[in-house]
Amino acid sequence: MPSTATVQTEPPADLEAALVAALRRRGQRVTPQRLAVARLLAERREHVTAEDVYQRVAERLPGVSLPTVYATLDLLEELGLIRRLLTESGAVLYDPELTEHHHLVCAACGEITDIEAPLDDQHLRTAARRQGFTPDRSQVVVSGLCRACRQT
Amino acid sequence: MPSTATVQTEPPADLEAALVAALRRRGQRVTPQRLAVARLLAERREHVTAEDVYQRVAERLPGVSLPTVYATLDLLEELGLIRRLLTESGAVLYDPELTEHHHLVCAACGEITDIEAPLDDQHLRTAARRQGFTPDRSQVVVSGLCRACRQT
DNA sequence: CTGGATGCAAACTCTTTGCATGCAT
DNA sequence: ATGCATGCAAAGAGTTTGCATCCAG
Repeated sequence: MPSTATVQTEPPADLEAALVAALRRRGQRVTPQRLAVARLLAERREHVTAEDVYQRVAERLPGVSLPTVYATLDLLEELGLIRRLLTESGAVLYDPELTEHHHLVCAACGEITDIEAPLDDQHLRTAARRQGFTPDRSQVVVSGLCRACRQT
Repeated sequence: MPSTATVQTEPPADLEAALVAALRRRGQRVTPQRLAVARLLAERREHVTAEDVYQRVAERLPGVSLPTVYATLDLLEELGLIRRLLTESGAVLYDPELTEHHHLVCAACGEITDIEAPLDDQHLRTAARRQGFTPDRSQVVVSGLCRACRQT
């Protein structure tokens, strides 16, 4: 995923529309399943697992299958409309928030929260180039304790 | 950054000794399997998968089992002697390097390299505290293209 | 001795695949 | 009409668990 991702960021609310546009552009089908997945992600705007998506989409569209949900999530990620995250515990989450942000992970309960703050990664990017690497984007995970776990 | 991890950082070469000390302290057994795993990690000093460890340890200690390798890796991680990493593709790697460092991940081939550069995460940590979180450490993953993949 | 660690095999979870049917275009 | 997307079921990868045996302390 090249430079584009950071440049053409779309408002999350347009995720459904962006998907439809991308599908037409690519000559792929606009199906109820795909729309339902996109809508759900746009509404929730938080990290969800494939299983979450499946459960919730199934409420509105009985009969969707988990493989279809995975396929659609893959598609959305390929289109750069959502982002795939990995927790410390190895679980896969999908994040419909496209604006640059980072994550807090609680070492005790595993909860993941967005963190809104700029990152100064100049030194890292410079060092990366020095090592022959062409940096695209930086993702930070800050681990620690959430408020609830801190008190126990 | 709390305390322990940064303060009592041991040279990787002492990983075996550190394990033995920790085992005795906790009244756990010093077994050939555990020693072999520790020694291998100390020697390689790079990211390895559980399978890697299993294969290589088995060369010296025929009969080790994969579950034992996993158990030992979990133990080492719990003791803070190695670190668990997750790649974008979901694979789990174990990193015997304890000094603070970050990672470069090639978006094309998935290769992971260490990056040696300081991180200015002041803003992130402050923001984390403002959100009620007690930050411990920050881990950065810079994605981009490695030298080889860039040329294709 | 004695309980914790091991090896084996099987279970488990999450994700992907193959194939026949069906629907968007 | 055409063939891509779907649903189902089953396979697959990676990790964990249960249990009898064994060995470090």
